[in-house]
Amino acid sequence: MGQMKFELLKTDRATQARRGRLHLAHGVVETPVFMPVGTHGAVKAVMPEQLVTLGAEMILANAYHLFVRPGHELVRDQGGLHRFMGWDRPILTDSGGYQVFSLSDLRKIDDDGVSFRSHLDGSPLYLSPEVAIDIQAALGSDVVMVLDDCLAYPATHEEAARSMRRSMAWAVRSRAHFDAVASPSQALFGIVQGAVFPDLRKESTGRLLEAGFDGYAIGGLAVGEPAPDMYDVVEAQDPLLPRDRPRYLMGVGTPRNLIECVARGIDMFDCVMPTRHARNGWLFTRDGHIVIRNSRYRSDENPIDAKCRCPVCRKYSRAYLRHLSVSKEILSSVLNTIHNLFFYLDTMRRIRHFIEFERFSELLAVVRNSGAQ
RNA sequence: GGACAGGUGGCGGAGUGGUUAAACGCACCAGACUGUAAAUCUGGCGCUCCUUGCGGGCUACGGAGGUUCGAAUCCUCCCCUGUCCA
Repeated sequence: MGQMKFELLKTDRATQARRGRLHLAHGVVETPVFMPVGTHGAVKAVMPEQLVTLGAEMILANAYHLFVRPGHELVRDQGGLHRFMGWDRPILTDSGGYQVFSLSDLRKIDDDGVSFRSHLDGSPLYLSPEVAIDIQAALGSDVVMVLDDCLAYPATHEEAARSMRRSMAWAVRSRAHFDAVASPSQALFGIVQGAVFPDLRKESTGRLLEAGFDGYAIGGLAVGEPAPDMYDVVEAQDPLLPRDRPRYLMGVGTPRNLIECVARGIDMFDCVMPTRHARNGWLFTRDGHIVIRNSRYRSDENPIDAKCRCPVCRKYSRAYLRHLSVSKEILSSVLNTIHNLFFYLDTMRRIRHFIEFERFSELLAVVRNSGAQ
């Protein structure tokens, strides 16, 4: 295993919530953490400098997308992804496993790997556990994810078992290849699969623990299953995973999801929701969301959220933001993204704070009673 | 004054006798989005009624009248707009 260190600073008494600190090649990350998504080596609509201001400590980029364009070797030759994109804090790269799911019309999968048709020009591409590691080694990310098969929901037990076992075989290959080619400063995370079936999740976890990883991700969730099912899977995961390793719930989720899953022992999250929703005019507030382009905000002089201390809420009115959104001004995406990311990152700050002061249950209760998503 | 061209739903613009409440685009209204093929996509968009259905009624293609079983589409007159000629 690599040199990554994870300090468990505090564990909540009433819940499984954990307060930790992740030491990575490009810095220290306070957990629980939310990682904004920067698929193509850019968190859409915001500069890295702005991300730092908002409190982002770590971001996610995507190996598949950077492999297709501009190519991982080019990124390596440009000094690695951090230098290339001007972000000197930690980066986690997703392997392309999610694209196995989201680009399902364009791929063919077998035990060896995944054949894709490029979503850009249709040209043939090939991704295997080894290739995914090679790409991420070239990118130089702090945390490398194994290639997995992210299954669509719903799936039968049989389908889920077959897919999970394939993912686990891939995880073992990833482990071996990573040890051969990656930098010691990089960390490797395995991904638990098994859909919503407890026995498969358990088997998957066991297989990963055998191989041994720096951290453990929970994959294949938030793909359409009801939220309570997702919570059940996460909750069942807690006693199976080692306490001294970070747990990462991939692709989740809503602000409510984050708190509920922190309560179930999750340390790391990523999700496109704050950034994509921002561009589509959906803004988070403590009282629920608003769709800023709606006509009801035409002449609303209030900020998005009166309680929010983000740079957008300090200065701009809903009426102006609605105008930008309706007019499709680029600034609309910028300001909305700043607000939503601040909301998410601030939510994580509050979560960490409340865990530290042994008041996490209070925060959880407030959120559960608020009707927030 | 004359010669052409043309007046279609909020706008632009198809449609030249029937399945046209009228293509398509824009605007407008609402919704979706969870390890980003997403600054994307979907739906609605005359009025009205109800037992909400590929439902009923009404109004609608400049105005008035006419032909026809049936007219945005054909005819007559009128009004208006654009271009050109005097």
